[in-house]
Amino acid sequence: MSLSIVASVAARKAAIHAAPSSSCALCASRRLCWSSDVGADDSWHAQLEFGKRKIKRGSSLFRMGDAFDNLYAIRSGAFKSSVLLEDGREQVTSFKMVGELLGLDGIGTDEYMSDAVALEDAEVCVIPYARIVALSHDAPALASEINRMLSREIAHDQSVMALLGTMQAEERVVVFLLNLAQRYEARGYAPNEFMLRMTREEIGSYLGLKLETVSRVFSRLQALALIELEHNRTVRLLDAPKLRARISTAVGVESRIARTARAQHAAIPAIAAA
Amino acid sequence: MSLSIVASVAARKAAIHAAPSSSCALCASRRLCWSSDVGADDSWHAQLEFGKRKIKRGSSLFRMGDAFDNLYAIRSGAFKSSVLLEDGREQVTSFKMVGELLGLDGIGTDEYMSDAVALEDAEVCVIPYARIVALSHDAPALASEINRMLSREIAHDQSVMALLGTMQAEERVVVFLLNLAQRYEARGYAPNEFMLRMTREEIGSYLGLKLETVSRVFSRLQALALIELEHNRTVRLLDAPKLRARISTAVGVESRIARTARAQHAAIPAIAAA
DNA sequence: ACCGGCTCTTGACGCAGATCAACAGCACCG
DNA sequence: CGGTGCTGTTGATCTGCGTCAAGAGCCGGT
Repeated sequence: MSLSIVASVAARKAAIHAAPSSSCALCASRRLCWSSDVGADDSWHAQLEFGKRKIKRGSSLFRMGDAFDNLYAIRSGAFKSSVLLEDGREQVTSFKMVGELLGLDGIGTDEYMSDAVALEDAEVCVIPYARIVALSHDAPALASEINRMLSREIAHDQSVMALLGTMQAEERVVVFLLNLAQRYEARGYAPNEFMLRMTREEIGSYLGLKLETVSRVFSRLQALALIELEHNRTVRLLDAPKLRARISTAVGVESRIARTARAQHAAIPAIAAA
Repeated sequence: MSLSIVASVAARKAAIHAAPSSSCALCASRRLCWSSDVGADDSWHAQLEFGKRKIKRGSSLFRMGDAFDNLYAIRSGAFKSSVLLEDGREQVTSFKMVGELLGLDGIGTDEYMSDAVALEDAEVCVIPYARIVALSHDAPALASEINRMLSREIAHDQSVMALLGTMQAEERVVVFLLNLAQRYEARGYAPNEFMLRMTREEIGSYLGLKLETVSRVFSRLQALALIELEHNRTVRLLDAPKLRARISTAVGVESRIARTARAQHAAIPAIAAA
């Protein structure tokens, strides 16, 4: 589980020498905000002055089927995004935190293809997509940064598909925890202790498990002294290396796959990324 | 399972009045090719003259970790794309057919994040990404079409996540078959009879199932006279409506979800899209 | 302070799908 | 031709996780 996302975040941090001239300078998520990524060419930065919007815990920023107008960058708080099947089944497709972007799946069809719900009181930057389009004519760096964001989202989704398709319950939960740790670390927080913003049920939905199973895995990991839970919401990772070791050794590797030519192949670098 | 992709394909077809001036005019996938989508503004179409490349069945167009240079549009043949975990487990993330694009996940990190392997002898258009970037300065329609492709890929991946996270074996297989039918139909082929280009194992990997399970579901659907298999590779859908009915009624709908406010919510339109 | 409603944990049990195994069809090849 | 290897089917058995159920902790409202 090498963490390619770490490298990319490091690159971003390096790129942020000149703070944007807009109110982004005051934004808590400035260091991680995509609009900081565009680097030296800040001639149009002043135009990236966006409106803000506050979202209360439990209410939704947009819903599947709503007309697509804006992208949203999270200034504070956390969100889940999810899709809903006709019969009411829900799949949480990602958890987003400060500095991450919401609404990318609306570009293709002019309708949002998922719900975005605040897991705690939150604030977002409202980024009219039309403005992005208009600006990108003169600022190719902006256009290509949007492409990158979209592409990374695809790569992320693919690694979640790998998780859902091939891993078992404990592995899924461990990947989930390590991924959260990594993202908190990238944001300058302690990676080994953080608060879960979502319920067991939401974690389960994300991981393709039932809430009872998530709960049981948490209990088992705690019994093994690999994690510690406080008030059911605060997690402490007591032994990240041992946690990591619980993935990829757990399941008997198919001899068939090993036999094929693809055996000497570079392994997926970003499975712990989400 | 309404099929939003059908509507979008219809829109595309309508947009293709003037055939591109390049060799795309001869391309078998012209009607579905993304580069036909850009519509009236064809001033730069002449510059979209791309190299071709032939790929033999079983060999790969690119592999995870390869430096990202090109997007590829499929002119003929079919591909799978997949990610590989460190321990050798493989997850097929999509099957691509004529007119579809490969390599979008490379934009974000300058490395491809998946493998693309030909399921039969195939030919692709080689589309240097640098050229796209250069052209988009003068052709905003091209840039925004790329954004759309990327965004639709995200939406697709999300619906696959919903499939992997919430559906059971038979539902998954049925969704898979109906989705193939729809895409063949969009390409002008009979939707009710087509040849599977991939093995049971690859289908299983895509659907998060073992090959035996896929085989058993096929047998059961055949026993129910819903499908017919010939030579293990040709599928005939004998009763698409009944097949559709096997999804979304199968699992007992959680009363809890139904109770929430989200009940009156627009249901996912694109679950059968892949 | 008390109550009603969530959220979470834990146990007992059942089942869908994985695993293991045997075999059949078929392409390719010496 | 017979052999070798790959792909697919089918049966028997096992098991990880879902399901059902009971109860405990916690929070906000009145």
